[in-house]
Amino acid sequence: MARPSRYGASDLLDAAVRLAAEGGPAAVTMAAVAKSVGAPSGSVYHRFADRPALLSELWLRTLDNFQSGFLSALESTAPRTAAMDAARHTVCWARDHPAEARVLRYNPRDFEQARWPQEAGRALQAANTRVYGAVHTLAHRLGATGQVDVERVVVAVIDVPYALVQRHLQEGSPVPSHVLETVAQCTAALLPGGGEPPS
Amino acid sequence: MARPSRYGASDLLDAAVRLAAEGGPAAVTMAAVAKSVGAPSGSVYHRFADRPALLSELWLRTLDNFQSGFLSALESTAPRTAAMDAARHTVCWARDHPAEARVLRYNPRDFEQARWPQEAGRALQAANTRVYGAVHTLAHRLGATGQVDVERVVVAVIDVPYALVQRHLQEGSPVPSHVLETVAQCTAALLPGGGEPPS
DNA sequence: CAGGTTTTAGAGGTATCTCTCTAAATACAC
DNA sequence: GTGTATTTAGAGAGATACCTCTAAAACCTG
Repeated sequence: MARPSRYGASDLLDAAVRLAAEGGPAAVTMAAVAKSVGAPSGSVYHRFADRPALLSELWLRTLDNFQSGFLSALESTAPRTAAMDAARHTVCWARDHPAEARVLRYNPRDFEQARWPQEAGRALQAANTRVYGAVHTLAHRLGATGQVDVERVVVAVIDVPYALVQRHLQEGSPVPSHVLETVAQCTAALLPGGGEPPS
Repeated sequence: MARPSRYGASDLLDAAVRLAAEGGPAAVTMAAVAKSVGAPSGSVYHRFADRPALLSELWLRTLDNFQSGFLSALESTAPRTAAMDAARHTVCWARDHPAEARVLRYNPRDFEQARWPQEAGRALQAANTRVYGAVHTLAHRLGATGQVDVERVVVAVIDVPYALVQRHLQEGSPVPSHVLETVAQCTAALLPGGGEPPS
C-alpha cells in the first residue's frame, strides 16, 4: 500500500516522555522530539497536527498506562485489600516507570490543555471521572458515610502514595523500596477501621 | 542620591508570581513580566541579571514566605500541637495565598535551578535542610524511633496537607474550608499515638 | 514494473524570547 | 543650580520555536 513508517507515533511519544521527565513540559518541543529520534521536524508534524496534539497524546497515554493497573487493583472483592493494592500499585508503577511517573507529576495545564483537540479534552475528563468514581464506590464499600470519610479514603488511596512517590522522583533519585512499607502503613491508618497503632 | 525606582524588584516578582500561577514556569518570560507591570524589558534586566536570577528570587521569596510561618508553627512546646499547627498552617497559607501556593506546586528544576547563581542554590539548600531538620526533631520529640516512624511524621505534617491543598489549587478553584478538617483528621491519625478512630 | 499512497526530508517564514546597548530622564547632594 | 548616580526607555541582534510547504523516496498492489 505505502511506504512503511520509520518513526512511529509511539516512538515519538516515548522520546517526548523522556524529554518531559528530564526537562519538564517546556523541554518537549517539536524540534527536540525530532532530534531525539533522529527525524526531521516534518516527520513529527506528519504524526501530530501540532504541539498541543502531541502533548495531549503524551499525557493521555501516560495517564492510561498508570490508571489501568490502578483500576484493576481496585476491583478486588474485599474492599480493604482493594484499597491497599491500589495504593501499593501506585508505588510499584512509579518505581518501575520513573520517567512516566515524573510526567504525571505535572498537570494537564502544564501540557497546554487549553489548546488540546476537543476529543482529547473529553478523554481526559472521562479518565478522571472513571478513577474518582471507582474510588468513590470503594469508599462506600469500606463503610464511609459522610463527605469527610470519603475524602479520607481518597487521601489514603491516592494522595499519600502519590505524594510519597513524587517526593523521591523529583530529586531524580529512584523510589526507595522502603516507601512501599511506609505507604502501606499510612494508607492502613487512614482507612475506616484504622491500622495497627503507630507505636 | 538618585532617581527613585518606578518598578521595584518586589513589584516585578509579584507579577512573576501571578504569571507562574496562571501559566506555569514557562509563562514567566522577561517580556511577559515587563508587560505585566507596564515596564520596558530593559527595566527587568536592570533588576535581575538574567532569567535564572529572576526565577531563583521568585522561588526563594515564595518558599520563604511559606516556610517562615510553617517553622514558627513547629516551635510550639507541645510536640503534638506543633505538628497539628504546622499541618494547619499549610492549609491556611495556601488558602490565603493561592497564587504563591500554586508556584510551590512546581519544583526548583522547573524554574531552571540548574542555571541559578551559586548563592541562590545555597540558599535553597539551607532552607530545605532547615525545614527537614525541624520536622526531624519534631518526630523525635513525638517519640518516633525508627526510620519508618520518622517518615510517617513527615507524611503527616508535610505531604498530606500539601497534597490536599494542591489537588484543589491545580483546578484553579480555591481551597474549600472543609479541607482544614480533613487534614487535621489525617494528620492526627498518622502521628504516633494515632487519632480518634475513623468510624 | 507501473501506479498510487504514505512517509521522509528539510528549507524557510513568522513569531517570540533573551539579552545588550545607548540615550534620555530624574532627583538628591552640595 | 550643577553634578552625579541611578533608573527608565526602547531599539535591535541573535537564537530558537512553531509550523507550512514542496519534492523526493520508499513500498505495496495489481
